Amino acid sequence: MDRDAVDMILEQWNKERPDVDVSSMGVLGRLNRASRLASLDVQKFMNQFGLEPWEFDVLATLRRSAAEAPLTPGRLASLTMIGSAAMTNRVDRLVNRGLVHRETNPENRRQLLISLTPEGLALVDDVVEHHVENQQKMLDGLSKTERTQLANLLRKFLLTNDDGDPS
Amino acid sequence: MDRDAVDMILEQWNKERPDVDVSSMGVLGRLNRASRLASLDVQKFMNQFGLEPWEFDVLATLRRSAAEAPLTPGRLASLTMIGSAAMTNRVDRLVNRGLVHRETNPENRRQLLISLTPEGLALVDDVVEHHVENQQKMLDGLSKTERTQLANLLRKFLLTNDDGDPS
DNA sequence: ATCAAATAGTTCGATGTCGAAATGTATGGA
DNA sequence: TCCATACATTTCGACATCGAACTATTTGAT
Repeated sequence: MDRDAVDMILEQWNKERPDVDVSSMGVLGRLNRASRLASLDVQKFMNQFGLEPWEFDVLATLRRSAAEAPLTPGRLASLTMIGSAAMTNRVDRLVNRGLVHRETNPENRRQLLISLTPEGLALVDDVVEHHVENQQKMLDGLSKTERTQLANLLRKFLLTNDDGDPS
Repeated sequence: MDRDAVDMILEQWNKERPDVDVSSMGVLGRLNRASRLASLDVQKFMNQFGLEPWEFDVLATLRRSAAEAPLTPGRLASLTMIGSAAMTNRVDRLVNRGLVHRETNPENRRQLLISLTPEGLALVDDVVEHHVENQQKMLDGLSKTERTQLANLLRKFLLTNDDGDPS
């Protein structure tokens, strides 16, 4: 097994602070780097479709939630892990691009209902197919078994750190 | 094994788009969520010490690189995975807080040399000990074996996605 | 020795996020 | 019914980042 950037970092710490057990960084440092690397790749990929990752994030959330759609901005915000203020901004821009529709809920005039326009639906349905292909390329270095192991370990980490189902 | 938020998402996709193989999201979606979750935890933790995560990031990079220190802003930027413009800003603030020192390299007046002040050194040496303890808490749900497996799988992902040693 | 190209850092304008305050709407108890 | 409280969203100001343009310094080819 080859050495990566985090191996270097751990070695440096062990040399400078041999009294500190930095093994946790071997996991969390790699988690951080891997996520950043993957995000950069997604960014490049989405840009080829004229999309920012946050745009796809919202459109995909709406698309896959079709059964419970339309969603409110607040629910969209919690599903995409951002604040409600940021979601106001995102929805504004997506409405301007004609990809989503915003209307006040007649049953509760405090909330808005956000739904995909036909254009937004067609776009996300197209992009998601290429997106998962691109993701598969990133995972090419891992065998099918290893991917499953990785997913299971990450699930365990998530479950023990309060990332339950937000229904 | 319990279900997490990503299991829900995959199920929704399989219902709405059974023609698309979204299994890659099982890995990369969790990678993303796990990293965000961990970052939020680190943020809370660092704030208790009056530090922002980016501040600790720079101080820790300088500390563990003692053997090759002082570092230039450019090298610091690449080690912390941000642009050089952002590093100008970070160093500015750290100089203002009296945690790092900035001087032009007499051997090459294009570059600056950044080094920890005694205050910066004392601070990072203190915080890093508590930081790894806090990280260990996040990993409590995983056995020692599982942590090693996770680190190894992430290393493999990193190595196959161009995250080599940036020396 | 000169000057074009390369390198290092900073400045600038734009972007996206956040938390806190503000606005508007609904609910439930007196 | 009234009004305090809760809830949903938006507005506001602050902040950190980015890429591109800019300044200063060094290098290397002629």
